[in-house]
Amino acid sequence: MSDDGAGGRKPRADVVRNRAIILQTAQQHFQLHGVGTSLEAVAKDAGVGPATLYRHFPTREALLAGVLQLRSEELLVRQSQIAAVADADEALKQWMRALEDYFSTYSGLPEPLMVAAREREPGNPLTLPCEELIRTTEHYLTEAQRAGQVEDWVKGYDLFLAANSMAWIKSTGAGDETSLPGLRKMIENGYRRP
Amino acid sequence: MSDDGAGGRKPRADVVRNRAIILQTAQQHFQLHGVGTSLEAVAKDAGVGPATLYRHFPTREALLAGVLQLRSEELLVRQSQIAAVADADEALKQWMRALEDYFSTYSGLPEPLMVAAREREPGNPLTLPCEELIRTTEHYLTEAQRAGQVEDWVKGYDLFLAANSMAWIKSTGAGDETSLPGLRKMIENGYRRP
DNA sequence: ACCTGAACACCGTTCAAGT
DNA sequence: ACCTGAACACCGTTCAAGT
Repeated sequence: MSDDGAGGRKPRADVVRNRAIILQTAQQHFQLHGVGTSLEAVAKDAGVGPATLYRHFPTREALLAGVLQLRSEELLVRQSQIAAVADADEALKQWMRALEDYFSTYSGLPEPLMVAAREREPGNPLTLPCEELIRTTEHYLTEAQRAGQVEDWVKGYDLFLAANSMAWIKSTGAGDETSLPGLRKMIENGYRRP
Repeated sequence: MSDDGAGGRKPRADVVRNRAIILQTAQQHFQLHGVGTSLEAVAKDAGVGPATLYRHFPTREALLAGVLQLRSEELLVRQSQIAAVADADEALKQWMRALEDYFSTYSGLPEPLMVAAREREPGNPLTLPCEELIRTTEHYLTEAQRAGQVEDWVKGYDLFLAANSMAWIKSTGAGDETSLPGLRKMIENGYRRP
């Protein structure tokens, strides 16, 4: 499960400290300047050389995946809240909002997630979290379909794309307070059984 | 109407030639490498210095707007084809596809268009074409609403965002042959009157 | 008035040298 | 084994010098 070190027993103290400070700093920079922020600035702000950052996280996606892992707990909290919802259609709706919020955590996050969702190759570190999100979406979707509240032709992947698109619209700044609900209404009316 | 020169009478021959070759080269590079392509490479390939490109098109958006103007004729062709469609709902549907195709001409085009659609300021050269597209969308929408085929709460801007999102999904590579029609179906079912 | 190419700043990525 | 900072390559943007 550990993605650092060469399989040895005891990871050196400075290594785990560096990894932690890099992740923490990256999280702040992503929050402030979006996922396209300068990695050089992250390294400098974390007090490490650029090569150290690259050793820990070979690609920007790897760093992003590491940061997102810190945020995954919040999603579990949302899921436990949704578990208390009796109506399957309402549960699906709330999960869609949770997805949308999750995708909106950092500016520019939707794009790499979309790319990772396409290429199912394990080379991309974002593929795994994406697949998990799609699986969860399929779960809520199936429940709603079993209750006869959602059309049978709807797929979990479609809803994943839809939620991601909503976050992207928010990310670009388009989509004011009136247009976003309008879009949501269109999507919801589109998949719900009349 | 002319956006080049200092309002003088006769633009110099090399100026118009440079502008033409820059636009043509940029069009090819956008097509091959997306709208985020290297402007330096465009200038070099066009046989001009980088400063010449900047003089003609001070921002990447200005260059993009110039290139898109070349493509605007195709959109007019689509409109004339749609004019032959009797059913207002079908006309709207076809216009949505035309929009989606237009947004898909270059990889990465949806994003700057979204930004331009938000900031209505005339500083962004893409604002004008965006507003025109939204106006046209409102036209087809109003017709369909007048025919009682589309919900009253739907707005032209919402459909503009939806078509742009579809193009964005295509642009990222996600959205295979099954998921894109699924999303379209969701959106169409969402705004159509049952 | 316009063009040119050099110059500057910034960033991603890698490598030789340290500990 | 890991870290460091210098080094390289690339690109956007501007400026002094040309015509």
